[in-house]
Amino acid sequence: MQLAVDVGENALTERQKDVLDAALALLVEAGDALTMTSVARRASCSKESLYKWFGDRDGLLTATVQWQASKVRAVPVNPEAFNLASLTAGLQRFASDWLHVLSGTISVALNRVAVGHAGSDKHDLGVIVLENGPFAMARRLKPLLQLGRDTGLLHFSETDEAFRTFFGLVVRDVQIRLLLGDRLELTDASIERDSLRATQQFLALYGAQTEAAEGGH
Amino acid sequence: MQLAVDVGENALTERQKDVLDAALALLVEAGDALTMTSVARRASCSKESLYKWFGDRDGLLTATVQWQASKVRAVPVNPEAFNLASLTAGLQRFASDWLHVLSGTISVALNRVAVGHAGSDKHDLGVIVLENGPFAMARRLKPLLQLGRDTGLLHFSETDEAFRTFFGLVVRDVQIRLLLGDRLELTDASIERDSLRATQQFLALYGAQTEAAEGGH
DNA sequence: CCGCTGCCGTAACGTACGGTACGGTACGGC
DNA sequence: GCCGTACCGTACCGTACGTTACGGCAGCGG
Repeated sequence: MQLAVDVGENALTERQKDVLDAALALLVEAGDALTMTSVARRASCSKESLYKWFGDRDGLLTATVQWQASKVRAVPVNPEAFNLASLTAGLQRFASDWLHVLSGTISVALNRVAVGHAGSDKHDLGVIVLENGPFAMARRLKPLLQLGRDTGLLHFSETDEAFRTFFGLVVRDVQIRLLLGDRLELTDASIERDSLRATQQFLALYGAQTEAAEGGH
Repeated sequence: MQLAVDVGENALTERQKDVLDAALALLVEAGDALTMTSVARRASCSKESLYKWFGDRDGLLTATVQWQASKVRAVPVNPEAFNLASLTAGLQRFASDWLHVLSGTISVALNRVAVGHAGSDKHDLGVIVLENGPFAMARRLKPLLQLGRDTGLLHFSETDEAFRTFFGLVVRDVQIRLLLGDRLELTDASIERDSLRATQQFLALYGAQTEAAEGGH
């Protein structure tokens, strides 16, 4: 036993984390065609160790997905001085972060394998990605939305409905097109622009006193 | 040779269409775990015929996806008397149709295999699904949007931006959650409700004379 | 120095499945 | 009746890959 991080129930040694990083890289390169042999070779470890640590191929994939998920936590957004400007900034920053993650090669690769395995799996990868993707996004965004409502800046009855509308305005067809292999280059500039547009559209729909121009320009 | 339908370059006999329907059913049941043997058994045909007709496994999958795509064409929406009511009805009907298709087991299954194969394929399934999914939706919806703009009912500069916003408002997180295996029951009633909400939100953002709270323009 | 543990590297096994070959049958043309 | 065509069913082949087994080495406590 060496230094280990606490990931829920799991504890990973540094060596194991290196192996999972290698698996991640291979997942990005080869997708679900990743083989145990290729992981062992890339990580310079024996297959015996892979099976000892992760049980089987499914366990390795599950651990890999969870390992990646454990990297992207945090980013709390709760300033004390709360007004329309900070709400707007928070929403836009959130949208920008999300689009950056979504369009990253790792996210695309993990979502692909999870979608491919969904429905006929024991360690359902889909549930894990769901939990660390859309659901995590909802958990992180909802406090901001509710704060906006409590301070009278936003109007909605169901927080979940408001969140899902924001999700739609931000993600639109980007994710499904990326997953289906569409070449869709998202530059930092276009992401900033889309985040701003989505935020203003959201405020036009749910904001209390929006004198801003509705509609993208 | 028997009766054949014209599907682009392809011509399928009735027998072959039956085989592809069997493949579709198996794709829904087993996903990408579908085997050539299982298709042959389900369709009561020989593997030899499968390979003769479709070349290889990839060819069979491609033909299956295209066969399904060829079924869901049509549904033109161009009434002559065009006003806000017919625009609203057209948008809502469009949203409702799309949500019904998206949430169907066949759509989910096909999108799953296409996503799984995207990026590392020769007959890229992803492109085909993309072409018959989001892109087909755009081609069908854009004339309606442009008609709305030409008649002064809608305001936007880029048709594509307007379409993608509508897409986001309609689909939201539904598709990705379904693909990832989330149990998400969409009843006819909830689809109608969501279609109406999405349409009204879209009109609030892009409609010309929204007497709603925001007083832009 | 000895034995134990943990691990690497590789060889070996079993199996599932893509792809092919072949025998048997129905049918339509001559 | 005879042939060619199209097809079914099944047996077969080759291979890729998940999984297991084993030999060797390095570090470490005694």
